[in-house]
Amino acid sequence: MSEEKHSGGRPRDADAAASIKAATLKLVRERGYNKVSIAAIASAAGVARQTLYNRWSTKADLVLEAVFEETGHYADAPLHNPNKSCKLQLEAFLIQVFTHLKESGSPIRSLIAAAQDDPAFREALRERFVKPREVLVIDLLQRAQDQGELSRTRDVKMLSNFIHGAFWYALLNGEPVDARLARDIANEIFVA
Amino acid sequence: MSEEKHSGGRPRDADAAASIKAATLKLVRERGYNKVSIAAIASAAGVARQTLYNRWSTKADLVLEAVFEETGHYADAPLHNPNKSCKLQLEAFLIQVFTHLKESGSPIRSLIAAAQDDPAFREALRERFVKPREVLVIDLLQRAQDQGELSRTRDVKMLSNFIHGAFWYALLNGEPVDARLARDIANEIFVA
DNA sequence: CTAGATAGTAGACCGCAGTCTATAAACTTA
DNA sequence: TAAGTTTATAGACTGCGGTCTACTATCTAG
Repeated sequence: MSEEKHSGGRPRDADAAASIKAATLKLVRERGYNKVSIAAIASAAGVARQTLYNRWSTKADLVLEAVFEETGHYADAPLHNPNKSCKLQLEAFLIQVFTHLKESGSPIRSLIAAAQDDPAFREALRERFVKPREVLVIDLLQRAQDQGELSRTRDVKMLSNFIHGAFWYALLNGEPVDARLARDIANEIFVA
Repeated sequence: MSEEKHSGGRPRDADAAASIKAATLKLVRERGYNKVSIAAIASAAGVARQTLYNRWSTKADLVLEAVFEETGHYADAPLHNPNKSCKLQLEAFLIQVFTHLKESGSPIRSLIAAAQDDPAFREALRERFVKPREVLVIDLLQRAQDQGELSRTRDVKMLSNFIHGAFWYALLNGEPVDARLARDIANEIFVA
């Protein structure tokens, strides 16, 4: 499954991808997406620029993979805890997502920016970042409806859009994305 | 007020700004933000590139001004109509905003993208595009509370974030931003 | 061992946003 | 008129993302 056919030809350097991703993550976190050049990443990883383009077609693709290598990881822990109310589970989930954003929010904003002029990359970002979180939130809201914590009259898909939209809006407008926002969102979604 | 001091020196070409903005709007709508170069705009406007940079410091600044020259214009008509419910007023307002987006949504997405790596421009975009619409929506929701159409327990600032976040989220993720979305948002905000 | 295929490297190349310089043009003040 | 100031223009320049080419290295199939 992870083995490509490779019927002849020089094999890819086994370590290159890992060292490129490591250099990318390090440099992007230190200096920011736009202040890191592909040349600097290749140099730090000890490879030629073309080696990098053999594996990722754009800078955005590379940074996406470097930043989200461990994902789901940031999008599944605190769900489905039957001891807490769904409202508190939502708040905990958002706090977890926002904690991740504290570390990676800046490159993620740059990735959202890059997606605006590259439909293929927008789809990749959607698969990697957007959809997994939508699924978790929608599932949580449906459980809340099943347990009577949320009215059946509410449109869970639109509520999910409200939730994600609210933090995207804050993120992209440079407003704080923190525990307070998580609490305010959860309170307003589960308003009596 | 509109007169600068101008104590000596060659005066600015009075027509240059207008023709640059006209060329910008035309080319950006025809080809898209990233496929139009500053050189092409300057050439179409019949000026040197530097003349353009004498008036706007970045491409994003120029496009912002070209796209929003007539604003408020897109952010004030249907509000405050006492014959319609606040819910319908919100829906009408959103339809109007989304109609504008049908024409200018692509450059606006590019402007939001450009704002992610330029704090000064993010502030400019906020003043020109974000805040005016927030003010209108918050005002409408407060009127709804005054008239009893919306519960006093709701947090109008967060509801405004939900509303704007929902269409930013749809816009930036390439989902349709249309009359249906306007109706679904209004319905969910004013859910019984 | 040979032929073919694929990968790595170095470096040229393109188009772009944005900066800078030199020169000419158009104004104000003395 | 002369000096000083600001603008317009043309064009060189930098750094970037991304492409392309020429050459070398390493694999598989026969």
